[in-house]
Amino acid sequence: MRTHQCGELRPEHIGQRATLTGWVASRREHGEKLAFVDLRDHTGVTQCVVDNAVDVRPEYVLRITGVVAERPAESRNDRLATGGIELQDCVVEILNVAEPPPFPVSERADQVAENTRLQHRYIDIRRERMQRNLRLRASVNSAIRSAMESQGFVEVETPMLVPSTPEGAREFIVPSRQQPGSFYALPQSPQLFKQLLMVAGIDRYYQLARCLRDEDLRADRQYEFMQLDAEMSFVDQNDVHRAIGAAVLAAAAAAGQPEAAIETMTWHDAMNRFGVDKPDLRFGMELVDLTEVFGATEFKAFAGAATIKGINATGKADEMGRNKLDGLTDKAKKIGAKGLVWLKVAADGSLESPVAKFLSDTEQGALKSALSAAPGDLLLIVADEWSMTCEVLGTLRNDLGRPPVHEGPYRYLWVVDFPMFIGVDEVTGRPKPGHHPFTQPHPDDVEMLETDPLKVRSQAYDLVLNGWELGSGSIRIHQPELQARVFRLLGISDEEAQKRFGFFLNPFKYGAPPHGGFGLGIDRLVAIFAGEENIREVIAFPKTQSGMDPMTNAPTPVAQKQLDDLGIRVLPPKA
RNA sequence: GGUCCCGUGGUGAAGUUGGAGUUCACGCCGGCCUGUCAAGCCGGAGGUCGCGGGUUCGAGUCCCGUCGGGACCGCCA
Repeated sequence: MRTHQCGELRPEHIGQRATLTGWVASRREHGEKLAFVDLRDHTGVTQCVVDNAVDVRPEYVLRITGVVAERPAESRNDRLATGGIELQDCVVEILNVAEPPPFPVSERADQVAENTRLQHRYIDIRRERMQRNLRLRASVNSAIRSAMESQGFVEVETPMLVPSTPEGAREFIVPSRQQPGSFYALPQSPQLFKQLLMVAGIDRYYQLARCLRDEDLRADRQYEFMQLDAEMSFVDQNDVHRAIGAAVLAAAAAAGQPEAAIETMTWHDAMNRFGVDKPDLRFGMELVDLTEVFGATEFKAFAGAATIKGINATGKADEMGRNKLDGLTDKAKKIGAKGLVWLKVAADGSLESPVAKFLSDTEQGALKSALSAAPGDLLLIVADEWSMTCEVLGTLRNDLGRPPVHEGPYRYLWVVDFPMFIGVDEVTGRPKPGHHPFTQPHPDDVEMLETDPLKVRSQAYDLVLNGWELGSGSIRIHQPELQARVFRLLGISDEEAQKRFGFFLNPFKYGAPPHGGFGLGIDRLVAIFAGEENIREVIAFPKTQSGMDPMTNAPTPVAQKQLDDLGIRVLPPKA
């Protein structure tokens, strides 16, 4: 139907006959003897000159044949890649008419309510931004596939209808017609299957796997999302990092991103220095320990505190008025801190703060020195337990300093040595697993499992990019005895473990190799590469925050007959 | 489950102290126009101010509820 695409023609084609197909991006009529039609496809736009009246409207689908001609010097368009040429003596064939679109098919629609864009997603995707994002996503997927395969990974598909394992994220469940009253679950991840593939001798497995979790949606979370899911046998965690890192960096290269290295940091360092387990290393504002500075203080809020830390919001003193500072304090308290101390560094270097009078000159001097304070800076200090102090300041640091997603550089980070357990369940008194219960403890800490479980590090790790958690993984437990110990610690009896995970645990009796793996969130990775704050911008047909699709109206009620077949009765809505 | 923000012709916005569905830009329809490129000029049409209730002589505006959208907390082993 066509000889070229709309973004393809250049001065080198001058003199050739060309046939283009596409949509009318705009039409400019000058009486009955001259009209310009900008024809658009996913590759770009070409100006077509028509020497007669032509009744076309925006988004009409056309086939235009003409001769490629150089544009007169004064009418070149440098904003178009094809702006040096135009198609002349055009014959226009209308392949289809179109109603006016509900919003313009251009960058102007960036301002349109997202719901309207989603309702007419097929029009939204015609836009350059969405075309770019979806094609970027395809390139990333493709690069990841070849990177994995060149490292010996085998793509194996795993089922979408799986047994329910109620631990972890809430599952979507699917009723069984042949076994009324029984249900499948949609997989939160192929976790159990991929480990069984290691028992099965696949050695290196990967899959671009769709995962489903029935948890509330966010800018970086959808019910269904795509994961590079991988698992490797006979490896330690550095082997996994190398393999996944190679795939991520190959994806970055395919996305046209500059080369970058992947750093490594322990979980403890991440919390201690940045107050979060997914630090954004693009900016400083690190947490500085001030416990020593205020070791002998008479200021009651600080005296006797386990950990005192501060951050320097450089140059923020002027823009942070009383209202905003109160907002920060509220936020700190909401997280659980007793309070937040703020101090502004005045032009003469003195500290302005409601609490300055409680701090001795020595303390003020040491504080300024520790935080490298200069006039115009805003200093924020929290005194509390170590974890609370870190968490509060980490949150404020992100709020005050985090650059928008499209700003470089790219700072990839492995966060390692996560604690095996995060706190103690208030009800059961049992330690709560930080990752999943199949995670191998750090070999140096296995002895402390029963005696001091909260001190045990695990061989779990996250990959972080610019403050986004791209994914996580671990070296798994492959010895049944150690697995039993961990289950007992979590309060899961052998019998219960057998009941819930029997299909998964029993195979490990038949010669399970040491293994470990990773799951990498493709949507987030592509969003960052695309410079998008929101993963919906890199998903063709995403759901809204309440889990609905404005285009298809899913979810919808179903016919009573369908429910009858499944043995399901729907309760009336709660009053 | 919770906190905050938003909802006004097809689209995006403005709408002051409660005083006539008012305004602006784009789009749409008609006309004019031979070098435009988000063409230009002239004219025109287009509204359940998300929905329901309340206060009031009078509500886009104030109050309550509800629906929808977004950001976040909880949640996401």
